[in-house]
Amino acid sequence: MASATIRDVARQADVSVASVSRALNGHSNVHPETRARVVEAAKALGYVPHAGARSLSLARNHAIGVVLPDLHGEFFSEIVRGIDRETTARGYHLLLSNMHADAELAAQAMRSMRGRVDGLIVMAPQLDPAALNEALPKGTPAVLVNTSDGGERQAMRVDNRAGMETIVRHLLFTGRRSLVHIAGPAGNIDARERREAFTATLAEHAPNVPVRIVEGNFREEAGARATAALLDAGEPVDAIVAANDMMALGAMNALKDAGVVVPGEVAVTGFDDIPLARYMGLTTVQVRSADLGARAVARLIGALEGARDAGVEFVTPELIVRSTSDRQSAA
Amino acid sequence: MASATIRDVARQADVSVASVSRALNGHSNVHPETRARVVEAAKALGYVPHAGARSLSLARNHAIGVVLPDLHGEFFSEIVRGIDRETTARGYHLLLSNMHADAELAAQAMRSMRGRVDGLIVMAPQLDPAALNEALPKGTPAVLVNTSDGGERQAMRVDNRAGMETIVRHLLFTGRRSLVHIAGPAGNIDARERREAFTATLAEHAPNVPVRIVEGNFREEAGARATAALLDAGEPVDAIVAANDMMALGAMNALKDAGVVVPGEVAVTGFDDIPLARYMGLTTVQVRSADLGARAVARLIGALEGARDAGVEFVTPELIVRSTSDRQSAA
DNA sequence: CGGGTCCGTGTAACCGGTTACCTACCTTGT
DNA sequence: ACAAGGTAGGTAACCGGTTACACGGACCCG
Repeated sequence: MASATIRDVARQADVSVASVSRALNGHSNVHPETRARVVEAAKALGYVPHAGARSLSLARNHAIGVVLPDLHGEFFSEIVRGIDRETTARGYHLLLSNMHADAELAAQAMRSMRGRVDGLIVMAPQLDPAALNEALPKGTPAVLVNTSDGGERQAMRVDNRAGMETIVRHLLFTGRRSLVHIAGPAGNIDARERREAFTATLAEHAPNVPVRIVEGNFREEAGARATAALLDAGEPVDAIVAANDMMALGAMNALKDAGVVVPGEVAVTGFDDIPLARYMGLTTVQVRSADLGARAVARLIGALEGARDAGVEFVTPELIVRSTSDRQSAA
Repeated sequence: MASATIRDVARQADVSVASVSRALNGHSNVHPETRARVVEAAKALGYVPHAGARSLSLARNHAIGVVLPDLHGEFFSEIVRGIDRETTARGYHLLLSNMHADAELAAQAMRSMRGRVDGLIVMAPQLDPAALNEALPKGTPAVLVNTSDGGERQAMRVDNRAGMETIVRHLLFTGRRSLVHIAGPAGNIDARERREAFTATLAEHAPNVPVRIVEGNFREEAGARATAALLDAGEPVDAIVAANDMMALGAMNALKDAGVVVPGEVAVTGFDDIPLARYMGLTTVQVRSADLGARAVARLIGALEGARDAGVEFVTPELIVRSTSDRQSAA
């Protein structure tokens, strides 16, 4: 019942295990006839090499691990899609580890991958650099994605400042003067940078527009709640600048419920360009998330195979104007 | 530089490797003081057990593999999300293997997981049972999801007939009389069942309504193209019954482009209830995809841990009426 | 014809854990 | 005082591969 091992094949083909290994791995110093006998024996027994044993002796897994906080939400799904695409293309396996709220759990997850993977891709936007460096296994190469980096490590980051600046300037250019930013969760690096860029861009390009920010957490309900609260308070608003697309969608729902016309009375913008955004006509900045993931894999595997390559690589998002903000009516 | 091994820990604590193993795995016959010395030594060296070596000697990986045809599309994303949730909750690891168009590649992928995983979850709706049984590794337990099964295997299936029947009856009940089905790709088991159920339901409940079917492939563009072609041909249509949500969305776009009012002139329905469907107000049947994946994992791990459990388990989808079909105006 | 090469193959050590089995010692009962 | 039983811990085999090294035979050369 148990699967055939290399020794079974050796016995069947009447050679040693060494020859079987050499024959099946395409080494050159095997007599053609011997190789044929081995191949035939392997086929007859339905032999499949045991990847675990192979990894142990080669000290190489041909697998990479992905640690991420939450598979929920299209943003992470997209990144994982890109990671998967590139991993498969390069003949590696992908080990997924998900939902690690706090640093201790994340460390746990990363440790449990030792001996299973050759390298890690870590997404932990909510972890501070110290905790992260503590948690990262010493011997394992890692690429950080959207994560405050400890400096020297390989990392991929979204240029949040550039993205937010294009959004705010677009809104100002189309005549909006009462902008409100719905921020992401405190402690999240992307949220923090977007928030700072919102403030900075207004200060630079429209010093007379007040900086108004309400708190959110990247989830749809938060966008809806924050927007409803704004409307209830009767505050003047002509543009809602959400820190991500999901909150922007929540905002759109709240505005619709309140009978506010988008984009006529209020413009809405998001961040990320998740697939949903296209369907909902949401103006946003496009972060090519799948490419971000794919690029992280490419760099990681490059490093595994000996490339010298460190430091942060930024991807610059691009403004996508859709129907939740009008393109005309400059100030 | 290389990570510490159990022998390093043994030397450091001045005991044998057996005691280290016993101490760290919580066996009972270890003197408390010895255990303390071992734990301290392990911490001092930053020792992390090598999962690969552990798996080899235990013949147990605590990991399951997922083979699926295409991570693209929200339907599969949802299933993977559910799989991941349950896998993590039970303390297992998840190995992902994606995009296997033909039987040979799929077999390849499954083979390459031997020695890495304890069991498999296989989604291959496009494979015929013979090829599948050929490809499935002999020794490895597997749960099939939305896949023509070879009979005795564990499997999860969507009750496509029941789902399609509720949709067609809903449309008939709300007065539609010119239904067109946009079918999924030939060879896909779900597509075939939905198509057959469309035909059967009309034959049973509205024998005078002609059965009209156009070909599609589950992709958005196919839905759009098929719909545009129907409109161009000037055929009478008051309901488009797509075989999945993505094609329904394509149909909606084509209708909008043509200035046809939904649901006033034409109703549109989908199948799956992907997250997008809620945003787009699409009437569909809800397949709790995430739960489907989670349930598959639960059964697989159950079987790994000795449970006797075989055969097909169906999940019954539920009709969700939204704004692309009206709920009033019975015939 | 002896010595050096090259080729094909087998033997056994090794990767890093787990654990069956054995030993040494310490109790405990009679 | 001694046999029996229990406890703690060491030795080495094993999981299933890979590969350094050794070895024997064929071939070539001077």
